[in-house]
Amino acid sequence: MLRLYETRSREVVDITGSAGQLKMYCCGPTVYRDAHVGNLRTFLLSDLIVRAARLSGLGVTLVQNITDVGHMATDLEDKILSQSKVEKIDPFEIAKKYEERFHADLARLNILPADLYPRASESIELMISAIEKLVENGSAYIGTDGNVYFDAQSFPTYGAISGNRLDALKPGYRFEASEDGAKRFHADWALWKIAHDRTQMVWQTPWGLGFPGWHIECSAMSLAHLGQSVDLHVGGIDLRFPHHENERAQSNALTGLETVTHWIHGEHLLFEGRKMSKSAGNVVLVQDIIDRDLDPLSARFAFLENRYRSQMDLTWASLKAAHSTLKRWRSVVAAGGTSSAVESDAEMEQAFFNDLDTPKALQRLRAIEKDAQINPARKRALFLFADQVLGLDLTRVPEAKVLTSEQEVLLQSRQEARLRKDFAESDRLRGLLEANGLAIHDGPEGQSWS
RNA sequence: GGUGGAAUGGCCGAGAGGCGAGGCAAGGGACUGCAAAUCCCUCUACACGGGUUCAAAUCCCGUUUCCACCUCCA
Repeated sequence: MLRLYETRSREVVDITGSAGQLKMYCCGPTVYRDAHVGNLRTFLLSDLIVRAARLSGLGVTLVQNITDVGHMATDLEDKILSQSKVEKIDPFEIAKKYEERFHADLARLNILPADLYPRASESIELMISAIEKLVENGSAYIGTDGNVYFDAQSFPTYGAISGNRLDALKPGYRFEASEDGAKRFHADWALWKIAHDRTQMVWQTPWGLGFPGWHIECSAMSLAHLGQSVDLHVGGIDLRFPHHENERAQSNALTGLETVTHWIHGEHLLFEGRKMSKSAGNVVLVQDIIDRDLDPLSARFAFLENRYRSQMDLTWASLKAAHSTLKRWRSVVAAGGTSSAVESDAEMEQAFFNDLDTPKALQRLRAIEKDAQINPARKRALFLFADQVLGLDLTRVPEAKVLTSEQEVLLQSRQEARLRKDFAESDRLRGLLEANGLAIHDGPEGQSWS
C-alpha cells in the first residue's frame, strides 16, 4: 500500500482512496510564462503519486487546473494581463500559448497527462455560485470597497495545514494599500474583485463587473470535477500558505465537510544553492537542458535521486551525471532483448510505496545493474518494472544519427588514413568530426561513431 | 516575532542504534598507435557541546549555522 507524508497531520499515512479509486487534485500552473524545472518538480510529484498509486492497484482520477485568470502579482495587476502588455498580444492568447508549452514540457519529462485540465476562465460561473453560497452562509462578506472577502475568523480551524495561527500572522505584512480598511480583518482574502479601470478578463456578477481571486478557483473546480470529497491535494510547499489554507477554508465552508483527506506538498528546487526564481536569475527551462545536449529526462532522473520533500540543489554537474547514467541504463535494457516482460521486485516496490523513496529504488537498480548473477533478460524485466514508476523511458533505443555528406567524407578519409597508419591525419580528422558533433570510437573492428 | 525543514567525504547525496550506499570529480591500472568509451582499483565522512547505551551519523537535551513560508510564488 502506498504511504505518503501528509502535511496537516505531519505523519506518513496510508493512501487508500475509496472503493479502489483515488481522487486527486494538483494545483496547476499560471500560464503567463514558461514553467521552469522547479515548477515541474511539483508536477513530477503528482505524476509519481499517480504511477505509484496505480502500481498499488488503485484507479486514479487526476484533475489539474490551468490558472489563466485571477492570479495577482500585486493588487489589480493580473500576471497574465501584464505579460499580455509585454508581448503585445491578447491575454487569452498569452494563456493559450503558455498552456500549450506547459503540456509540451510535461511530455518532455514523461509526466502523464491529467484526466482533466479545467481552465479558470471557463469556470467563472462555478466560482460565482460558490461565492454566492459563501456569502449566504456567512463565511464571506462584501467589503467597503465592493470586493467580496472570505471571513477568515469564521473558519475555526484556519491554520491547520500550515501551522500558522491567525493571531500570529503579521498584520500589515505586504498589505495592499488599496484594500486598506476594506477588509474586516487583515487575514481575510478576496474572492471577487471589482474591475474598476480594468477592461480585459472581467465578468458580470451580482457584485458588479469584476474578476475572481486566485484561491477560489481551486475550490470551485475541485468540487465541481471531483465532488465533495477529494482524497489527495498536491502542490508546491509554498502553496501550503496561504493558497491551500484558504482553499481548505473555502471548500470546507461550502461542503460542511473536511473536503480534502490528505494534503501533500513537494519541497522547492534550488539551483546552484538558491531558490529558482526569476529575481535570482537562476531559472532553468526544459529547453535550456535540451540546448546543452542533455536529455530532458536527466532532470527527471536528478529529481528522482532526491526525496520529494527535501529541498534539493540542482546543478549542471548533477544533470550531466544523470544524463550519462540514463544512457548507460538504456543500453542495459537494450542488451536484455526486446521482450516487454516485467518482473516485479519487492525491494523497489517497497521503496516506491514508502513515501516515494525513489533514491532507494535507484540504488536498488544500480545494484541490479552490477549483479553478475542476474542475466541480461531478467535485468531488462526488472528495469522495466521500475520504469513504470520512474518514467525514464528506459526502453528508448537511441535514434541513429543521419550523417551529413561532409561527415561521411570525413569518416571515409579518416578510415583511409588509418589504413595507411597516418595517425597524425587520423587525429586531425577526429578533431574535425568531434567539432562536427560526432564522437569517434576506435575498436578492434575499426572506427565507429555516435 | 510566528511556522516548517536541514547540517554526512573535493562535490552531490542515501542511511534513522551494531558488518563504512551510491554517484560525480580526482588519482592509479587494463585496453588503445594516441585518445575516447568501457572495465578494475584507490581516497572515506557524519556541524558543535553534553547525555542515554555494551554500542550513536542515527535516540535525548542544549548550542551554532543554513534554507524555506508568513497574503506574488511549484
